[in-house]
Amino acid sequence: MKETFGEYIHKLRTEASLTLTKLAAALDIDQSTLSKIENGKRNIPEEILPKLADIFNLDINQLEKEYFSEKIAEMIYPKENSSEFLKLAEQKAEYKRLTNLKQGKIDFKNA
Amino acid sequence: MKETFGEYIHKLRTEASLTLTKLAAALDIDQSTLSKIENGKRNIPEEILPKLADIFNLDINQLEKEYFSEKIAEMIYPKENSSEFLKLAEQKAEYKRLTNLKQGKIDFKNA
DNA sequence: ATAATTTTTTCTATTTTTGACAAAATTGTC
DNA sequence: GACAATTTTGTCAAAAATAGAAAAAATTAT
Repeated sequence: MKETFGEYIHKLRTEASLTLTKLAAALDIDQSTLSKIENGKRNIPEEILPKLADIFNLDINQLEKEYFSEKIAEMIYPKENSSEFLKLAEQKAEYKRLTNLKQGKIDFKNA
Repeated sequence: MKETFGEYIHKLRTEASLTLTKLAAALDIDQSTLSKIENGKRNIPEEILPKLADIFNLDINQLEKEYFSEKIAEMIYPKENSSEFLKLAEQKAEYKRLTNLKQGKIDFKNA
């Protein structure tokens, strides 16, 4: 059972015995914002990912995977047949990849 | 190979021999907006889905599937290992579903 | 070339999101 | 219970993103 991204951060923070104030300072955001992030009430700015990876010694790619899959989950979780959405999404992604390759305007550096 | 949602609308429109102006009027949006939608340069307002279903006699559920999977595809298509993102997303969606966590209702005490 | 259609540009208005602060609530300790 | 530390919530203005409309530019068809 996968937790949400906010819960993940919460776990990391508490296991490291950090207060919201301290971690927020390290991430350069307000502590109230961090609280809202952990509780899923605020968008997570992508810029904090590398800082999180640095502070907690995490694989940045894994973090990004958690981050984006969270956004997708947010979109599909109210749908009954979500796996159908995902299957179709994968086909469409493949299509976009191919058509954009033809036009030579894609960048896999951050993939 | 699945087309984009914009291309799908374009196909529907041209097969019905409708101009941008006419269809846009029926959808109650500007024709320049419809042009951008067909060309993937503008977000697609969810409100047009029922109108599209009505005009072209389509299954609204299928339309919604196309609509949301398009949004997901937009997010993941630059990622190389997109299927991993989707697998994780499905787990997270399941988690959200089970714990019934709507935005702003996370309670770690009971988590 | 002209006309019709489509695409792009530009501008303004509206909505949404953000960051910061302070107040309220919760938690833990004595 | 009282107290301090931590966390959560609410508010509000500023910033950013998005929408809508009109018109110019480009494309397509006759």
